[in-house]
Amino acid sequence: MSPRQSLAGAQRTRRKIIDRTVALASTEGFEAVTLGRLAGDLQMSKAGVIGHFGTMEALELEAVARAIERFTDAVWQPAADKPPGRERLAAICDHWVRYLGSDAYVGACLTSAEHSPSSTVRAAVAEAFAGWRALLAREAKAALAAGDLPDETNPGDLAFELGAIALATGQALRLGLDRQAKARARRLMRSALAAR
Amino acid sequence: MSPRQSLAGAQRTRRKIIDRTVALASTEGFEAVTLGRLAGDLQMSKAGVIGHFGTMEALELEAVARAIERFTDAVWQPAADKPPGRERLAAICDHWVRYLGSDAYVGACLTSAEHSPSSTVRAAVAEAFAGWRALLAREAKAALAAGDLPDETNPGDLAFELGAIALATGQALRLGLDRQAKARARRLMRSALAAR
DNA sequence: CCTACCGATCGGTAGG
DNA sequence: CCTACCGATCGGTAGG
Repeated sequence: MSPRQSLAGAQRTRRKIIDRTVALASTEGFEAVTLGRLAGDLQMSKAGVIGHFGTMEALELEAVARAIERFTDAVWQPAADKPPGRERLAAICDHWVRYLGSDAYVGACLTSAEHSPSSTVRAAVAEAFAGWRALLAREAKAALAAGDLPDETNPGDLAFELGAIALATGQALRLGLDRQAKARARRLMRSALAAR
Repeated sequence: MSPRQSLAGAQRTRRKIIDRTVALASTEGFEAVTLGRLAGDLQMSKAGVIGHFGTMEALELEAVARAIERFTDAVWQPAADKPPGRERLAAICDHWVRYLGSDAYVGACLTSAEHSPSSTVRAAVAEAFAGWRALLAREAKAALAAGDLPDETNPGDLAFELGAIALATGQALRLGLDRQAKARARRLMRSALAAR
């Protein structure tokens, strides 16, 4: 570890810092992410950590972006090749529930960032949730047009409901509220996608 | 304001501190609640504030209890006189959605406490959510026994779903995600209580 | 990437 | 209930 690293080396370090931030924020919330804590975990000086980002707010923003990327990779990507509509929606729900229970789950990172003192961070989180909900609503609309959902289905409501189930499942798993949470999520999502 | 107040005066002060904590935690999260901030807001010394509780953790626990009390007063109490079952469940949902959009709403206080460094605080929050969900499940069971819900209804799933909708609605209102959130919540809760 | 340092603020205590 | 103070830690900077 030389004091002046190569560009590639610096980028590797940078990535390590972001990944550690996401991991910490996911289990303990962003309140637990401090310069001192990161430096200790990564065996670096505080200056070495913050030097890559300038401010903690900038690091937090990068961590939020990384968490969104992880979510997309785990939930959207595996379903993206399916035809739009009900089938893709079902695949999304399937991977979503799996993701919620996996070690890779970093959803708590985003829900904790909701309370960030930085309005920029809060806006990034809000946009992520809104964007994802919009995508779900588009899929619901496509499914509706294809006749795969009952005529009276409200695409926005359906998107809202799927998001609500996922949010509550994440909370239940984090707090240890309900060992059946994942099974409930699967049943409720399936039921939401079925006729009423 | 005498240095040594009467017992009644001290209790009034104590309550003011707790109420201010709940208010702060509801809008900015518990991370934003510090001794210095409370002292400034209440025009007291830090020692005067913390003296009533001993530690910040104890104050946080009282604030969580107070938030639960407020929720119960706003959502359960107005429905408590209804007969158990579907009618009471519907009344609860009605007041619940109203509460989510009201100034009195302190739900964010509880969701922010989920990430508390204190396991005691986290346990108190978990118990509150679990207890409320259990109450809802009991109501659903009563409604089912009375024939007010379809035979295939899973009371636990129904309770989970209602909680999920409320959680997502609170998030949407806080983050300004969806101006229709309250209307969606009403529709989705009503639909959950109807036949499938 | 480090050491050395900064002012500000944290929760909390002593003593009255 | 206050003043006065404590050690620890916060995010961040200077300089190399």
